[in-house]
Amino acid sequence: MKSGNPLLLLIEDDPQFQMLLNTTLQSQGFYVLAVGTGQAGLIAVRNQQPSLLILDLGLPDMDGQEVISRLRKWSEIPIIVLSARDQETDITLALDHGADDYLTKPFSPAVLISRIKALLRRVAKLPGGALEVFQVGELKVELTRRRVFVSIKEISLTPIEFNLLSELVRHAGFVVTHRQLLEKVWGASHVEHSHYLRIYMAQLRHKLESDPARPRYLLTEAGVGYRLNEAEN
Amino acid sequence: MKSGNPLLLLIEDDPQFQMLLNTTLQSQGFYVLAVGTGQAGLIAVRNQQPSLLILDLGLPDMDGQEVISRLRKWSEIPIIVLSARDQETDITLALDHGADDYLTKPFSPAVLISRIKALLRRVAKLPGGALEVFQVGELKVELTRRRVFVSIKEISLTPIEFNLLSELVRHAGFVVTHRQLLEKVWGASHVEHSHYLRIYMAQLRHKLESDPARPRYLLTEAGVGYRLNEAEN
DNA sequence: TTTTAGTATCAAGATTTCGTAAGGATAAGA
DNA sequence: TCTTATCCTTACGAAATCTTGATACTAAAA
Repeated sequence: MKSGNPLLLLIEDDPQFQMLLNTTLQSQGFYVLAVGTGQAGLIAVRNQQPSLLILDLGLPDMDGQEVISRLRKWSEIPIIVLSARDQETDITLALDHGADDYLTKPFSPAVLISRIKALLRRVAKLPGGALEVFQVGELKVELTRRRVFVSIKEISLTPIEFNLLSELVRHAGFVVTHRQLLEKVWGASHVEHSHYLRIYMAQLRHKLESDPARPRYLLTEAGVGYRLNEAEN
Repeated sequence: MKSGNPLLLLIEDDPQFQMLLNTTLQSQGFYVLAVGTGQAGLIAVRNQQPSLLILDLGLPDMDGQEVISRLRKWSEIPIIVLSARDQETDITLALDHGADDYLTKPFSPAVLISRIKALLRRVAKLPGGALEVFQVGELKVELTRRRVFVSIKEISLTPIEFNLLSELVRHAGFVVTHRQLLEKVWGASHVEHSHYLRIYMAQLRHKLESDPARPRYLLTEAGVGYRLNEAEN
């Protein structure tokens, strides 16, 4: 299940408090997965790969600090800790073990929300998340780096060539109409110049295809537009 | 002192408190740059490119919230806010404007240290993060010490040259657009002067490349921007 | 087969973008 | 004051890129 909204994992043993948080978070558009033990939490992080973890330190089955330490051996998931304990040593211990934030109970739900968003915003630029890579056969397109490879050889594309290819990559497997391509690459005032497309598609094929006359990736959909083949054949 | 230590910028108008924090932070091995006004802070972020900002909200010359908003238009520097105000709205406002963390006075120095480290740790994993030393081939760049080497020979760069190179280092492997570079190095009012880039890129190449006409590190992405090559070839 | 609409290719000229050099302005330090 | 370093400005040739027009190809319809 892929969707725009982030999935938050909540590890909290008090059912009432769990329910309360659940409602608050969902009202902000987050998906929430709630578990009651550290064990279940560790498993959920591995299996569900949530975007962020909200961890109550007081757990029945294991020490909250230990949950953090164990997680950090193999995961970089953002962690916000909740705790009734406000001693300096508790806070520094949790943070030093690898937590990202620490809130003492009682806390304002609005502040929790803002802190979650702040952390997600910070983490949104992680390499894994930001690096959009499309690959089919020999062809590899790294959108965020603006780099294109055929097998391991890097291909240099001009801005128009790259923007055109991007638009096809973003809709890989689907036809993109002439109008759509022209509008994205040249702007709304050039939607009539479908001639440009032929020129640049030819150039792209020349650079990316082994046999430009019989393209494997950049396919023509006569009368409609072009399509980037996403399946090997 | 260890070379890779991060530079922290402290914006705090109370001299006594500034002194106190300064001592605390330095005792932890951080380099500290302290200023007393929002204006000076904004300039320092641009010119010194610190790894993290500690911002007291109560400033004499401008609203602390505005400092955050203005910074976030062109900088992703991690921000920890200090404030005597503990109202929910103050906190959420600061975070929603783009701060990463918020501490209410009085706070424990140990907690501040742990929170700084937590944030730096998080940010170190991002592209454009607080990676301290960048190296590829013969070229080595130490961001916080502001030193650059080609093989073992140290190269002297002017402030603009260094800031330009920093910006490329922070996004090593990614294209950085003309606009982005101009905004970071010269400020938002100079985004049109793309010829500055050509001049200074030429100077950088002259200083850093063995064959400036055929650059190995400082690559041009025609029509888009420049890219620092992150892989040897 | 001929026609036709849509597509592909080629190459030259126009335009934009880049690299380089040289000189003037400014400010800091000797 | 003179020197030095840095930054900005101007100018121009070179390179890359885009646009344009002419021409050839292909497949489906008449």
